[in-house]
Amino acid sequence: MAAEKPLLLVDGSSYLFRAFHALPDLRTLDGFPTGAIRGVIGMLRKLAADFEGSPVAVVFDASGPTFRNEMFPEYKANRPRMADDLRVQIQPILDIIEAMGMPLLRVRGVEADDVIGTLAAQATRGARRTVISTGDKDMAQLVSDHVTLVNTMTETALDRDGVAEKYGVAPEQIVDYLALMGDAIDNIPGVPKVGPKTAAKWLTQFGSLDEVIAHAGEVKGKIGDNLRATVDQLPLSRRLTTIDCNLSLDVGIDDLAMNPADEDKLREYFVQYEFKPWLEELGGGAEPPPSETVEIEVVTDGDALARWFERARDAGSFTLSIETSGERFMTSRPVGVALGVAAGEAAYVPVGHDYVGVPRQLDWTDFLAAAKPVLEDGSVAKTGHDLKTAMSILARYGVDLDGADHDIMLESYVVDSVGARRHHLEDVAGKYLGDSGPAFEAIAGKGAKRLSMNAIDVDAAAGYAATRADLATRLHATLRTKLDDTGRLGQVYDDIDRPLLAVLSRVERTGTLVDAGLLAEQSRELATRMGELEESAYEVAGEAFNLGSPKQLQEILYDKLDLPALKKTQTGQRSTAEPVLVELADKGHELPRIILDHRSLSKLKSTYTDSLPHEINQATGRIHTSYNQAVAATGRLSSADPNLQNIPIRTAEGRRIRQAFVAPPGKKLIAADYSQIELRIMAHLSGDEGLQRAFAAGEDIHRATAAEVFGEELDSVTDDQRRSAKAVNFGLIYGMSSFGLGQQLGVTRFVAQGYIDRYFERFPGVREFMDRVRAQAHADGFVETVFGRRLYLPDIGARNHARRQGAERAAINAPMQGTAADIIKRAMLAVDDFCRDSGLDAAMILQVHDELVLEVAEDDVEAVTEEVTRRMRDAADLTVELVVDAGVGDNWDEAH
DNA sequence: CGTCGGTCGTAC
DNA sequence: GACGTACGACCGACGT
Repeated sequence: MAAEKPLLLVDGSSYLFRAFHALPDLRTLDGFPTGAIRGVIGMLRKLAADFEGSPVAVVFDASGPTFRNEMFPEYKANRPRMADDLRVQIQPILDIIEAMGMPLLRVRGVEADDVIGTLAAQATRGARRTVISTGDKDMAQLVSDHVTLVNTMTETALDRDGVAEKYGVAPEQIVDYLALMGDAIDNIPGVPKVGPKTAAKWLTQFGSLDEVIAHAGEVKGKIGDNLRATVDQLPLSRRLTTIDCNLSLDVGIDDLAMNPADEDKLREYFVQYEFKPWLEELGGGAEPPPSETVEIEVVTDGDALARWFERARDAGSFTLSIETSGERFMTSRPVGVALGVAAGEAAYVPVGHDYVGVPRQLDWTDFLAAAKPVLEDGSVAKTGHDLKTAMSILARYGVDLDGADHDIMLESYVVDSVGARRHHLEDVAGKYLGDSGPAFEAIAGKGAKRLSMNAIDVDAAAGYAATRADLATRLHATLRTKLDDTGRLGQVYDDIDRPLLAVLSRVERTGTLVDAGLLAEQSRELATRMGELEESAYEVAGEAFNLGSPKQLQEILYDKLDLPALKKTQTGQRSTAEPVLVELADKGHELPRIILDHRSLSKLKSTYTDSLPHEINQATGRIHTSYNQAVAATGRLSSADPNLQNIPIRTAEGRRIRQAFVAPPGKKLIAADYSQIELRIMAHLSGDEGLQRAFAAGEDIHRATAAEVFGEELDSVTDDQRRSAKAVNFGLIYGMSSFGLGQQLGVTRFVAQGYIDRYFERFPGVREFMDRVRAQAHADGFVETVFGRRLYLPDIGARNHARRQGAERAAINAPMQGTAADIIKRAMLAVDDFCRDSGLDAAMILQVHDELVLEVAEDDVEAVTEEVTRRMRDAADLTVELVVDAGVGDNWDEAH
């Protein structure tokens, strides 16, 4: 005889929040959120299939107060307001469940848990098994020989033994266990400092809550005091967490048979919310919905291409993606172009595939001739991922891309710079559409055998490129909605990052002239000196070893020479980092000094003098860095291939490398940098009067800080005091601790704390500002720059102290670093306008966070210097003036 | 032989 | 553990 089918009870409410937060932020093309709908309904579809023939109820909380609120008015009083994006999804979920034919229960005055408990008890009385699908641990109290839990999201099941294993107590003890711990979210009081471990320990020791209360006198320590102080509340807490299994419901198990689905209604809903695969299962709809499958046309003749551009013009916008042979915008060749006009449809135009037996393609020059008018028409908006690269490549072929309006990479970055793993198309699509699209690896292979796009079959490339273009089309709908709906993010994108992409494209294409001969000469000198240092190192060590290997160096220093290991690295290795070696050298050991000297030379040689000449472009004779506009969490740019934002400046030997960055004959370099921009922003944001006054008076800010902190007159501040004050100022920007400041200055943490205390005494506005930022970070989960750029801080609520404190430091730093980034970006827009409009011979060639470098005709140096410094100063209107210093020279070092 | 994490060092 | 944001060279373990 077949066993009776188990009763399936689904805790719908517990899945609502979890689906909403755990799943990608899906939206329909017009921006309606659907992630929670898809999550909950997807789970129910799976359950319905797994438990075919079982009686079933999907249970949700009803709105309004419950009997628990009567018992305890503060119950769930701490619950944050439900997000709008979630609330609007609830009714659709209920409607779809009805249409699926699943019995739906909402009972006023009680919670879903109580309904589920009552039905489970009914089933148990009839000797029927029950499976409860829930994400809520409170339900563990219902587990018995007849009742098991499943978590359909994590696909884990929990029976009696499972409860004991997971919580360390029996199901019958769960209510006592929950009462002891309390619940901050539901506002259920518990014993302070008692978590899962202690609660389980006590219950194992004493058996039940009543026994724990009876033996409260025996528990030692602070935690015992806590227990005794809260003992009176615990019975109430237990009543609140106890699920009521004796409701009188007007439905019974016999009423819970699955009903037939209303397919017409389901089809309607799935069209409305764009659930294409489910719609297909229903046999499709009359109306084809916006689609996740893409219809792809491979375009190889001019007429077909012209038709696509015709449609693009009519639509006023289209998606553009240029596939290339490589990663570098100055050298890679175009291989194909993907175009999209509406979601679900895209074209691929092969123009540069070059494997044996390649089918017919369109000539790149023919493509350009047809495309140029549309590409250069600013009234036709272009959507794409990383439009700067597309713009740069087109520029190499004489096309001046205009209307580069909707860059998915930048939209995603401005919406949330840290939410996606990176801002590559696959990451962004994975986060916001729940679909990462095709993997390049799948068509190109991986490792050494990985093919370039030009070597890939046209049809495979077309599928890949066109599908990704389609993802970009759909992503723009989602991301633009978010930009417009979230604070000032729309303005940050429209006014700063979007226009900047064209400026950066020009800066990168202009490139920087570098004297390779000078670098080669320096490389030779460095090699000689490194050889000498190696010889002396081997002599001192008594054996030859690799000076560049931290592991070998550890053995020589700490085992062979038996020097004290002063510090460990994060992984427990004995550190050989610079500060450690300096300290060892100060103790009079010879080898550490040799290693330090060798390291600094080796760094200069390998990272700069050897490698920079290889970066010179053969065609232009210049170096073309690439500015990444969507990497740094705070809004800064970063520079790579090569990184020109970390060219040495501190040492004389390092500055020789800057001397190799030169102006061509007849021109000069102008280097203009903001003076103390982050501290000025701190003065602005904090409104601290003392700090603002010091800046207004044009004082040397580190000297002024020293005067306040050490109680000196300005002109009697010693160099050492100024150095300490400078470290304090930098420490403030970075959220440094007294420990860190002490390390930096070589004083104890108590002395360092003294400096910090006096600083905050003298500049109280700064302390208030930092408290405010920290509080905002905790309350909102993000902080903002002056212009409204956001940095989200997912770790701000972390249980782990180090992570949480790290997030707090980032929260303090971000408004300053990020505002500085916004300001120089705005300055770049203004300076670029000037360079293009003035008719003078001037071009930006570098940006290094607070500095712009321009290459300018000798005759125009004066005029350009004046206007550039003015535009940089005027890039923001703060309560503190911005000061810009500028220098001129034949090379970058001289221009400082 | 390639990939990847760890360590170190350069910039602001 | 302790100072924010980056990029990249080198080493060495590990996998192919």
